[in-house]
Amino acid sequence: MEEIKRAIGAAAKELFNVDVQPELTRPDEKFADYSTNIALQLAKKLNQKPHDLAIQLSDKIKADSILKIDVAGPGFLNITLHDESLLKLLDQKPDRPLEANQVLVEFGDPNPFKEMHIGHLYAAITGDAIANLLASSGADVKRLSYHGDVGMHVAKWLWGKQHAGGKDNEALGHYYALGAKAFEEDEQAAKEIKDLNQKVYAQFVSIKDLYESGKAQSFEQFKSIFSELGIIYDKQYMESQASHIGMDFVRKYTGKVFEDSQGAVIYKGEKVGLHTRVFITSQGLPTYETKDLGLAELKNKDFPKATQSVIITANEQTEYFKVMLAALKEIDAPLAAKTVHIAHGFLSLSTGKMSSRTGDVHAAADLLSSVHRAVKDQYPDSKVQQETYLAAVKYTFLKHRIGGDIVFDIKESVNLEGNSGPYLQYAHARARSILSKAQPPTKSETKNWKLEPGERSLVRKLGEYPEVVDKAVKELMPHLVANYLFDLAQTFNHFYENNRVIDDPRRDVRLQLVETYATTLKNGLQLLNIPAPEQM
RNA sequence: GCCCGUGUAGCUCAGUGGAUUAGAGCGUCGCGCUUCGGACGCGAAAGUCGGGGGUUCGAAUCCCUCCACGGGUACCA
Repeated sequence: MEEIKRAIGAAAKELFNVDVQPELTRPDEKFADYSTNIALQLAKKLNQKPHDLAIQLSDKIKADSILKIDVAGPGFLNITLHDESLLKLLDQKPDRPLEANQVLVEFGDPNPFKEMHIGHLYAAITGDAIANLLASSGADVKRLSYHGDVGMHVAKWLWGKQHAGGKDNEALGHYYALGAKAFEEDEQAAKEIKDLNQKVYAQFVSIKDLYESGKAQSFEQFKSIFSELGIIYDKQYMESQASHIGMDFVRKYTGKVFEDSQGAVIYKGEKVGLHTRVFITSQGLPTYETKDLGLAELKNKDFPKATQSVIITANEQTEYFKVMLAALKEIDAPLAAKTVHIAHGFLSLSTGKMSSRTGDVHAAADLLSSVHRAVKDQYPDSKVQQETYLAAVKYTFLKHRIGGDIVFDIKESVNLEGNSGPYLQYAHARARSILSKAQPPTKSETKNWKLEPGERSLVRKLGEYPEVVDKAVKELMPHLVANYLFDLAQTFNHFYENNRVIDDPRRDVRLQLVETYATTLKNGLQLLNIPAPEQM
């Protein structure tokens, strides 16, 4: 691919004395292997007809891997490779542009004292996949989580627990919901909750036992869910840690970056086209923004060599993050510059509410168990129900582009026909089954293979893998990998339908293709942290 | 009000400047077929790419405007 780009560049230089950065795209298979619109781009610059330029270029571009170049449409160059060159692409590995870089990825931050909900689940799975992508490109990735163990939600939970009327065996979210409701509807309760919040920050002994038990219970829950998902964090941060550092920051820069207003300390975002936010309340307590400044500094101290810090949250925090980062920029510009905020959309269930025990949110644990049950019902004899259900959940999240709202349909997620995680797992297991039945192929020199049409389609698709991963890494978009794997599986199924493998004269060639296919599928699923069992 | 995001087949979503028919899965209708694991393959119907205007050789993709929905908008996170 680089060879072709160079050849195009050289031809353009020689013919028109211009320097170009040609882009190669993958056109529809029936046109060619690669395509470039370089002639169309040059047309304006050189003030000539694009079609004429394309013809001149097609005669001039020379590279060993190119079989032929066609001029098509208004001036596209469609490039077809020799079979052996196409096969060579199978040996290519994704780039490792982040080799020797340390990258921090913070994601999935559920708050203690509240139920971990499906939004956290989505963020955790997406964040984990992004971390995997970064790691695959050579980075030393640190997975971080951050938890709100202080703040109003804690006070609401404490109040709820104290006013539960003896019912103290409910799920965590129940008490939070009780407190949150009282806060809205009852002025007296609201006042009491605010007082409790003061006590939380000041670590009052009177609430210590209750506080600690709630916190411990929360983290047990998180631990069990993350372990179920196979997500391992390198470090957990608490808001209570970040809060002091943040307060010091804000106090130090009040008058310069921040200003006093109505008893609170604020940042005037209007000066950079944003809006004003409170950093320290009139009660003298830090808000989320101040704690986040503290967190940024904490991370910076722990990982001073990190070249990038990625934070994944729900998009309701998008505007908030802009303001926080604008303030950070005034305090520590380099630190702000390496921070990237990625926002995901809102997650809803096609079936509506599943549980009332948590008030108005969908508990992460409920979704997991619903999908698990659906898999058990559908495949009672399967030995890999655990793997299948994880694939169903994860793939449903990961096949969507990050940013938009998504609707989770449990039935569709476990529907093993169609674009689902289990479909891909089955595709993998089926390929492995063929390989295990056949004697290993006699390895032949791949460059001597002459491909038949069905084989060529499969090889062409397989060769796209490194390009897809490179793009997914560059744009931090795991869905590119997910969608590619589905395409690949479909291409293989089509091939498999029309071409025998075992008991065929072309057995050796085809077995090697099946092997490459199965491995590619497995590697791709691994990037998404989705298991690929050998049998199902 | 202002700021940000979203709007693509009945449903769920890819595609975000490029081409001859705008793609996929599910659903619907039809065909192959019990195979090297059918958790399969093939085909059909189905779309004014939210509306309107503009830029461009070329727009679902860029710009303007309007509409709908979601989020944010000073002491929640």
